[in-house]
Amino acid sequence: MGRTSSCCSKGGLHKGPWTAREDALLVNYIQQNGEGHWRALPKKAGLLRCGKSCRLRWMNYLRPDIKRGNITADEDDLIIKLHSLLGNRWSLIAGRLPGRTDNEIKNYWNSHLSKRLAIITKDNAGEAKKESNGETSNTRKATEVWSFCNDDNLSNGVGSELLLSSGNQGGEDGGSRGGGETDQLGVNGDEEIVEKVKGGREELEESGDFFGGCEGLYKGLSWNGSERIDEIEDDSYQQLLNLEGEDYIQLESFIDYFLI
DNA sequence: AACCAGGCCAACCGCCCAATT
DNA sequence: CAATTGGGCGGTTGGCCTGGT
Repeated sequence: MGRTSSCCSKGGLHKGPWTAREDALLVNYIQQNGEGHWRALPKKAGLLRCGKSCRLRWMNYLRPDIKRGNITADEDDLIIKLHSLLGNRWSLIAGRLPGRTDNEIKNYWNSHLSKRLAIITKDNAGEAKKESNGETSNTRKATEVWSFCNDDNLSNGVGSELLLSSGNQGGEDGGSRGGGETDQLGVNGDEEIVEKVKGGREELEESGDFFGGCEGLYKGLSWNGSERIDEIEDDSYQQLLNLEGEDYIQLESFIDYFLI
């Protein structure tokens, strides 16, 4: 399986930085024909580039909704929070930052935030050393999640209380789901939810993967637990990340429980 | 002015997955 | 059902830029 060679390595195709002329050709073609069919696009647009290169150029640079300029303090803060929640899921993180691309966020993380956090981590190293007893941080986190999801916590609704409070003030886009008297994200003590969260725990136990385990949790705490987390659109998972005000503080508490 | 080191970021690479054949 | 294709993703690279010496 897998590719024998990159499409970009075929002979006769341009590589490296894009010229203004290439950009213009690509933009004109997409404006007239729309996105997609990337493999066929270069030929039709008169470009000597591979389709993947065209797609990347469009997605990361030429799209009209791309936001230019420095990452703001709010965006910076959100990236850190989302990274704590999602790990290196750059596309998911970018999805929460309108106008920002996964590549941009990834670069920003690697060049700014990872170093900043490394300093913080270093500062806290002494304390962490006492607690770590040789486990990797992710292993420790995974263990924490596993412990948190034990039957006692689930049965008394600790996790639910953290997440499932009053309505969702933000995210009108995702607010079309039912609701009524019940919480936006589910119902405290709902047996079905508990079962789904347990499923998340089992996934975590099998994989030992912290973020995978979190996905299981989210699935359990979501409206529709049947999807993979990255397939959930505009509903519960989106609402989780759309939370504002008091609800967001509670989400942070939930995250902090696992990540601190 | 010249050189060097480090940072930044656009672009490439390789893998994965879903859809199609 | 297996092979192929297309699209997407995260990791990595390499060239340019900038600041320090």
